[in-house]
Amino acid sequence: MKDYLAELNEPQYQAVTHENGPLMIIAGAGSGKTRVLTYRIAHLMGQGVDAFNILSLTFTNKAAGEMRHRIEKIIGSEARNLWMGTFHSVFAKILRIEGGRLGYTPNFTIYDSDDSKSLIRTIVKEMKLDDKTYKPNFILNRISGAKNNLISWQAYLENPIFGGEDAAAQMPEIGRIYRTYSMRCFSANAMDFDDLLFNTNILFRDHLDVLNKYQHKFKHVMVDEFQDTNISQYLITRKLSAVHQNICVVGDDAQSIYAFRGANIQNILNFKKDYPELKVVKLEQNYRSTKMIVDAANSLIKKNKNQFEKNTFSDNEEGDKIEVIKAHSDNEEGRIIANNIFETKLNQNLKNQDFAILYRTNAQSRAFEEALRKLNIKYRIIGGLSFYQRKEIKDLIAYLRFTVNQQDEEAFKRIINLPKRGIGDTTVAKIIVTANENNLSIWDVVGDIHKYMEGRATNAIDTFATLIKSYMILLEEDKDAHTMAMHIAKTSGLLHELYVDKTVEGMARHENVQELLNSVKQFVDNPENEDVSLGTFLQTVSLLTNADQDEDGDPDKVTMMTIHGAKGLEFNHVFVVGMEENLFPSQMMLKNRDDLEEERRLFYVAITRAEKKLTLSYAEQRYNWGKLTFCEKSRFIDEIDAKFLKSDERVGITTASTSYDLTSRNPPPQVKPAFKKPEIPVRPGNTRSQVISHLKPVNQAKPAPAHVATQDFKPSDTSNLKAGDKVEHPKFGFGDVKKVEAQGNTSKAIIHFKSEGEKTLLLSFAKLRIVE
DNA sequence: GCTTTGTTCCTTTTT
DNA sequence: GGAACAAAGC
Repeated sequence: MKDYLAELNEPQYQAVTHENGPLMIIAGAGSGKTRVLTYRIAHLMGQGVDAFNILSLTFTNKAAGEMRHRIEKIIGSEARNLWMGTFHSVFAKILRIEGGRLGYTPNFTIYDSDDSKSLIRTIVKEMKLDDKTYKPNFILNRISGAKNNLISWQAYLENPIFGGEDAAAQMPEIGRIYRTYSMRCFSANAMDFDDLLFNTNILFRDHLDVLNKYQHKFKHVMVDEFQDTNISQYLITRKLSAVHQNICVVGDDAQSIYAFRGANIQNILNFKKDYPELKVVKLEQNYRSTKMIVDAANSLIKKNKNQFEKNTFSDNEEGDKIEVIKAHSDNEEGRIIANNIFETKLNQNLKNQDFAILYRTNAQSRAFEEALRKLNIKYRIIGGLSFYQRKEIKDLIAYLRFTVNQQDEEAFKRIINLPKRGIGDTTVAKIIVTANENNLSIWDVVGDIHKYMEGRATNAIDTFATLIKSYMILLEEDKDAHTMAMHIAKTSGLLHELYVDKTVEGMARHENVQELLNSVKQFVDNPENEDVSLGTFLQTVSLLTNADQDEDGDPDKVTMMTIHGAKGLEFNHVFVVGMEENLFPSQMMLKNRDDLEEERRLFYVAITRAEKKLTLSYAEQRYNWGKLTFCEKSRFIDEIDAKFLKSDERVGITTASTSYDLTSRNPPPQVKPAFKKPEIPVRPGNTRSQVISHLKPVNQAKPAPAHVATQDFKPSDTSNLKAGDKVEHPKFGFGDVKKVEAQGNTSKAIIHFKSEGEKTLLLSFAKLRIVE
């Protein structure tokens, strides 16, 4: 059993055999991190540590499952008792058990971001605020950021800094929205994603007996992808490991790509402070990629200032240079890449699964889908519009949610008139008002409607209530999730409504619901699941990650996904596409942030997914939100040392020796291609409006703005900005400062721009250059 | 109350 | 390209 240790190099061996005390593993890309984690757990178990005393937090549930299987191979079925999973799923499980201490029932609902946004929208409306100013996305981000830093709504309202920032952003009421939002979630017996971590912190802070129980239970705590944990997550692990001090974190600062959701590289620095006894192991040898790829990646990442000293290297073969491809349009980019895959497959005897196409945003997948389909190359898309976000799926899930938890306001709003029962918005509003006025829950009113309301809708409401009550009775009889879901799908009328609908969309939806029912069946039949109740199913489903998507069994497919989704994966040949300014690095980052370090790390992650071959591509023009835009090559390509790049940039597929060019029916134009809208692929889901918008004339490109900022636009120090100064802004052009006023710890300036008129800008954000 | 049609706004990445 | 909303007609 011990011979697995023989395969390890020195630092890997150190990491695996370190048993007690805090350990930090700085693991470069491709350095065998997963293997180390797996062996380390197996090794601990070999040393007599019980499986249920080990907690291992991974980035996806799938990663946890795979690791469990690998450990099982080494150590046996005992591995099933390991506590493994994502932060969210592990602590949702604990909150299910212990949440009673905080006033939640075990069947609490997990709100996804759509639910959260919908609730925020409702609250904004109720508070009679302007919904043009108060954007749900922004508010949710704000609340999420607060929760991830463990700032409760009380603390938020008390601290003038937050109020000041919100006032400066013209949204002084965010604090009160946060308060109402939290209270509404609580009374709905629901937690959003951030609450799962926030409430775990509260639980451990206020209920020391509970903390104690888990501190003693988890003798070893392991955290993978440590660079992507936020404060809230970090504090949970610190508390849990306070007794035994056996905490092992694995991460790579160069691959930190989740700062936007609160991840904090500082955690790695703080870690050294919190654990003076810390042992640090660095895994620097890359076993994954060729020398060329590792060196190119290093030449890029060294442009970042914030990073730890590390020397990643490869002893593998030299490898090919990185190829850069320039295409005319996004569609041509798709065709070139698809052709490239087609040819490479034949020439080098590779399979579909050896290729990955990585992009910055999900919306980019379309051109590649179409091109691959034309060449009959199988592909799969990870992420994007997920199965569980489709309307018909959310509808059935809402029924299931409401059966389990009648306080679930968002589920209620979805299903009360679905299928149509003649209960309109007016009636729903009336129910909510009645509930609020009498200090009752919505269900109290709905369940006994004749006591509170009169009118023609009451009978319909009564029918609905009776239906739900019948489901509740079944639930109490401990029926399993599949029995429940099947019964509800049939008797609610949802399935029937879709069955009757014989349009293409309707049939696709019906199929989707069947697929959902199948997955409930699988959940129930899986021997690894002890608890097959509906409540557990719902919580599991709401915490599925992108990578957890079900496969149809055929692994031989080209993989397409965002770079974020590619973390931890590797492919023989990787295409990083859409390498254009404003796309990658993204427009947002260029506008809002002074540095591009996180974007650069993202590119680093993309590059280091490749084992043998890396191809970068960009297009000169592309459709963005229905508008044609012109693009420039990404600065990131030029940041790679030129000696690693193949200098000849192929333009178009006209130069390629495409003897298998199946697209020859639409040969690429010789001169500048007239830009045509993509054909609408024939598939279910094309809505009427899509067809219509396809028929509309193609939008003409807007004339270039009067003022276009130079690429190296550097903002000046605006701390001394005063009225009368002349300034330049990358987007608005030249302007005169009318007024500067301080507001809390930020200040804003009112500037009159020649082209845009008067604008109010926050000086801490604005990219302004003072013109002499 | 329901359905259709038109309009506007938003556009990063994810649990 | 799409979600969410408003308006208008049934």
